[in-house]
Amino acid sequence: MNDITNYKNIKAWPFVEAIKVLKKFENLDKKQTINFETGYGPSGVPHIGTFAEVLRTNMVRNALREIKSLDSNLITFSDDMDALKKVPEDYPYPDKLSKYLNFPLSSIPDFTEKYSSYADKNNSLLKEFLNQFDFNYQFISSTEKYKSGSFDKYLLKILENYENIMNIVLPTLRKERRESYSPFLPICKITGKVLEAPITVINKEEGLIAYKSDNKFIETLVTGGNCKLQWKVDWAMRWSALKIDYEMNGKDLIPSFELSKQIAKFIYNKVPINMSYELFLDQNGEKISKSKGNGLSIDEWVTYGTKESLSLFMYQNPRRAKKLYFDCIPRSMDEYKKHFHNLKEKEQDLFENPIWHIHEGLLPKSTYPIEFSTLINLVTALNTSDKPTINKFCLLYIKNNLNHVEQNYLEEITKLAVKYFQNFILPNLKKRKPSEKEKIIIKYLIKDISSNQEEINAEEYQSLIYKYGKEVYPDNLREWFIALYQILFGADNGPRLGSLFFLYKKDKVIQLLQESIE
RNA sequence: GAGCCCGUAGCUCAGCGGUAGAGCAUUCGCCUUUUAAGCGAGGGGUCCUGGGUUCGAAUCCCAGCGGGCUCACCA
Repeated sequence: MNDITNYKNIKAWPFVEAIKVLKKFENLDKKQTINFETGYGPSGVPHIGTFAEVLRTNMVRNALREIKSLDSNLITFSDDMDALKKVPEDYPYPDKLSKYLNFPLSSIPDFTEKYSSYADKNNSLLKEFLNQFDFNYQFISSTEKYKSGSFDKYLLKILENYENIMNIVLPTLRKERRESYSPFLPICKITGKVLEAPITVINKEEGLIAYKSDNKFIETLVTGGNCKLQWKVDWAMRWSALKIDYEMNGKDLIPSFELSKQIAKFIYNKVPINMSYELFLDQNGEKISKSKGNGLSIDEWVTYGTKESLSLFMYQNPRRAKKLYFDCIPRSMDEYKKHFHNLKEKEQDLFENPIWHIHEGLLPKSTYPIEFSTLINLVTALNTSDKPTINKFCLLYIKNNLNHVEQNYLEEITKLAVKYFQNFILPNLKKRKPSEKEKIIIKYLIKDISSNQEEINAEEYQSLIYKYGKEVYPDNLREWFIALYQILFGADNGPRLGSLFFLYKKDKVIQLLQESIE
């Protein structure tokens, strides 16, 4: 255990967490697997918060692996037997889905007919996201566990301690809810719905209870998937059943964690090491939620930023409330590059550098050769989605030859910058029509350019523009250039036109000018 | 009511025991036959307040003052 001491001064939170785990298992010398759990409710498409939880939990796992060679396991538990409470606002078939309210998510059909159930669809989406990031995880379906009988032993234990558990939970509930509360939610044998109804214990040893439906008492087993647990009890049960050693949760679940901890005392008393993180807020400091459409989704982030930049954002200060909105993306992209640079400068900070955590210790040799915000400025100034043009300007700017890997990185982030430009800059640009006078001048310009047999160089282009500009704006050439930017791009400024035209080459320049006067 | 977080440059934030930082904004200079997306330099801060610990506190502890979020239905 001496090896912990080498790591205990590391301030990076994944190491601090990993050391919490190791301290707890200090006295166990036998070989053992450390289980990390993350929970997911597949009532809708995966939320960026769910994703953050998996990512961060995985970072703790990496840090642990670095300190000590132990087997570990990252469990992604999907609570897919949970009842559908309401139809998500963005769901494409609300009428069809609304017929399945209170059914277990895993027993609702998928109306897109691509998946075996509603839950399976959302589970698959989650797995897709996680696979994109190459996580190594074990997906567990709640429904499968309940139905296979894996949870039976624990369900019987809960029934055995039924009164004890009721005594813990009831004082935390309001009067009305106390009447209907039960740790066991029977799956109705007639309707198939998850019932929130009081139960009567019939036989603890056999696992028999009874619930009331249509004024009749119906007996059922708590085992074999005939009942599901109410979620706080469910959570506590999982800790024992899946031997969970570590789990983090949002701060909204702190009271629930405390309660589940109490409940766990009556289910083999397994309680994981826990960390709570702050929730993400939108630009105005409000909680992000899908129904409001504020904040960002995973898809939106990876449209405009790299996966690494998203990981970096998630890594930073999980205990601090962070605003998650659009501007975070370019900022995070630039920060990634900065941290990468720091890593190469001072190696002793390896474990405190986010890059180590983002890449699970397998450090890349290089990264993109230009700051993302600079690239966006460049694309905005160039006013084009044409990647070869952007690439050429980047090379002019970088003043260095790029190796093959850097060139690939540049192409990757150029795609992102172009998307950003097309969706946020371009729609706000309005090209204006040239005045009659300007039209005539542009025609002269076209004629002059096309009369050249050979390609024209940047300086010659600049001179041509200058020459004709003097005819319309003899006193203030600046206005001529502004006019050209407005007519050609819909902006008040841009790159040096001579250089741009040279990169575009004659045919494209003529086409551009021609279009502006039509 | 309880819990969690925040208060550092005009704005957004990083730093979290050892000379107060970044980006944007601002000011000035340079380059370019226009503008700059460029380069360089500068200005700007009782690090919310008051105690304590320490040789030393923006940083740790306590108390207060502001601001925000979450929970007390469901998950």
